Amino acid sequence: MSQELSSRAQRMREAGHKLTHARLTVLRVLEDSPRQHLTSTEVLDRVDMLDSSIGRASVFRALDLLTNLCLIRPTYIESSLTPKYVLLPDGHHHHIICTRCHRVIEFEDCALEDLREELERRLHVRLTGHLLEFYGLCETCLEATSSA
Amino acid sequence: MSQELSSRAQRMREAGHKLTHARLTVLRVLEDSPRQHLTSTEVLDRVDMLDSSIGRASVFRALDLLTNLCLIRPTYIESSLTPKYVLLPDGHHHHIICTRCHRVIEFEDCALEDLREELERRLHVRLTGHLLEFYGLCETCLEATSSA
DNA sequence: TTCGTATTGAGATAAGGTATCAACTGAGAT
DNA sequence: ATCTCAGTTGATACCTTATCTCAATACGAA
Repeated sequence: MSQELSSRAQRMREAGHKLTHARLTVLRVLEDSPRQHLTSTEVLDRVDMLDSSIGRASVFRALDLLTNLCLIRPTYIESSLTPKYVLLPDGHHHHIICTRCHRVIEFEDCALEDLREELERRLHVRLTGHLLEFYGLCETCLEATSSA
Repeated sequence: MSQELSSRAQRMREAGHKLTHARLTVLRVLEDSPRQHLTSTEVLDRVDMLDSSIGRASVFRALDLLTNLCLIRPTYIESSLTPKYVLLPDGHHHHIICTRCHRVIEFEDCALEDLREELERRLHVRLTGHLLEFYGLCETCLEATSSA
C-alpha cells in the first residue's frame, strides 16, 4: 500500500493510533466522496464496496475515532434520526450549511473571539470550545431560487 | 385537569395542535426536570412513572412536535448515540453548555447579526438561521475546579 | 524478522425509533 | 351539556442503527 497518506491520516498516527486498513478505508471513503454529508449506512456501504472483508464494527469504531480526533464531525440537520459525518478540513467548527443542496461552506471567524471574552467576563464562565452553524442558501441555490 | 397551562402548551395550541394528555405529560416531564438534558429514554421512563398508559410512540411523536415548534431542541454533545432534549425558554438558540454539570446558560446575542450580514455580503449567501453553542465551565463548576 | 499490543471481523444482541390501524378524545359547533 | 369528527392515541410488531465479545490478526517499533 504505497498510497500517499492524507494529512488526516498523519494526524491520526501522530495521536498514537495505528493506520490500519479499516481506518484508512473509512477515511478514504469520506475524503473521496463527492457529497459532503454521509450517513453511517452510506459509509458502511462504500467501505463494503471497496473491501467487503472490513467489518461493520470497525467502521463505527473508525467513525468514533475520527470524531474524537476532530477530523470529522457528526451533524444532525436533515433528519434527527441518524447523524451524518462531515470532514472538518482544518479543525474549524464554523460553517454554513445550505438547506437546499446541503453543501458546507467553511468560513474564517473573527467576531466570535470577542463574544467569547465578553461572555466569560459577564457570566463568570470559562469557555473552551464552540460550535457555530449558519443555515441558509448558498450562492448557487440562491440564484436557482430567485430566477425560478 | 385544571392545571394551569404553561406558555409552551399555549403555543402548541395556538399552532393548531390539540393539548392531549400525552403531549402535556411529556411537556411536564421536561419542564419539571431538575436536569436540563434528558434522553428520549429518560423521558419515556418518567412519562411511564406518571402515567403508564401513555404509549412509547406518543412520547416520540410529542418530542417531534415540540422540536418542530422550536419549544425544545435535541443536542448531541455528550454522546453521539442519542440526542438529548433541552427546553428552549424563549426561542433562543444561543447558549453555553457546561461540560461538567451540563447546565445550559442562555445569553442574548449581539455580535452574530453583524457576522451574518458580513458573511452574506462576502460569500453571496442568504442566511436564515443559526446555531451557536459554547462549551466550557459554568461559574459553579469553575469555582469547584479551581478550589480543588 | 520478531514481538507485543492495539485492532480487527463475525455475528449475536441491544437500543432507539417507526409503521399500522382500530379505538379514542379534545375542542369547536350546536 | 351534548354532539361530532379530524386529529391523535396505544399496542405491538418491526426495522434500522449501533454495541459487545473474543479469538484471530496485523501494525509498526526495535
